[in-house]
Amino acid sequence: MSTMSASDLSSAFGASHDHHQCIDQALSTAKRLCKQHRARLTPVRQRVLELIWQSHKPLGAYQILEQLAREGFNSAPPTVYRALEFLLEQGLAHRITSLNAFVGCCHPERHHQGYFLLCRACGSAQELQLDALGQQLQQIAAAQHFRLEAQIIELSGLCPNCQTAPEASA
Amino acid sequence: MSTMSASDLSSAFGASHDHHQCIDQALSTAKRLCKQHRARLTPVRQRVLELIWQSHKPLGAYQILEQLAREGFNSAPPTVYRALEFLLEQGLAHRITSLNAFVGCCHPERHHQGYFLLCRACGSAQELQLDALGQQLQQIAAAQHFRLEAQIIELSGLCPNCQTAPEASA
DNA sequence: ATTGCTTAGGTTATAACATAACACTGTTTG
DNA sequence: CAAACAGTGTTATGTTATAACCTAAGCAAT
Repeated sequence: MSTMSASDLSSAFGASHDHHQCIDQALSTAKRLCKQHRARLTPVRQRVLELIWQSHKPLGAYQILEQLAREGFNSAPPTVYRALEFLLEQGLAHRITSLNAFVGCCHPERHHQGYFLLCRACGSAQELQLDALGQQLQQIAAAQHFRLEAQIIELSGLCPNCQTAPEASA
Repeated sequence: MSTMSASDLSSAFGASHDHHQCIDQALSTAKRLCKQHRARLTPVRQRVLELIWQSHKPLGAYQILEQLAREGFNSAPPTVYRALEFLLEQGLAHRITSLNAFVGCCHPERHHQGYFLLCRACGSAQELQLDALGQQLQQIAAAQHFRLEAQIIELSGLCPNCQTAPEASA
């Protein structure tokens, strides 16, 4: 166990951080990666990426849709789901299965599975960097002769803020 | 890592096992536990439990519903969802979030989180006993001052059978 | 047995999440 | 330019889950 550590530096739960910086950085990284991969970060796709980066709270497809509609984008469900599919493929976003929601990926450079702490009170998600865990799970699967392709690790409970101040809406 | 092992004896993927025995045992354990806990294993609830034990493949709520309908049970969605909720509360079933489906719990005596290997080809689910993993995750959460309440661990890929014979329907 | 409480189930409607299918447009490339 | 393809628009529908309100069944105390 001592081989593992949760080394995410910018905790979503800790002291509040400059979130605009989060978004800006995510966006410029996204642009760079898309250029590299000859993928087109079109207006809708970029806007959806911005929206899921507005906070560290995973956003449902229909919430995104609503916002797009307000902004005059076309907005039928396929629009959003297509954009999300693109972002997932490019590794720019993660899907949070247990919430049917989507969140920006903190480390899109590295291809990886997303591991999350999810606060049930304030709804925020913190992505964890747990490389050793991924390898452990690979080994567990291998021991069963199972070819592991994807991992869903979602840990839910109460974040530090919400243990004392329930339902905070940071 | 050597502290962990996947010790489930009756692999869902290994040599085929006597599945009737699975069901029978699950059912009698369920009856015993419900009696202990003064919970009522009513006909619908029991039947739903039997259905999700029919195979090691997680079953969707509407698949269950369909089967109940065929058998003359009342069957509107709430019927099934209530029964499933009961079974989950009693620890007799697990929900597989990534499949929106439900499966019988192999070890209802012990209160625990379900950890699963899910084959994307044949749809079967194997529950893993990974006590050490649960503790690790607790520690990871604790390091972030996060109060962990629930864990979703779903590992998907190809089971041993389906690596050679895709789409088997055991 | 009668009352009253509590749990379970019936019923209708609808909310929430996701995709199929097909048409149209714009971009790229030979 | 034409062909091929990627992206988007649009309509409709499929799939999963719950709200709300009502009825019935079990059960405990008198």
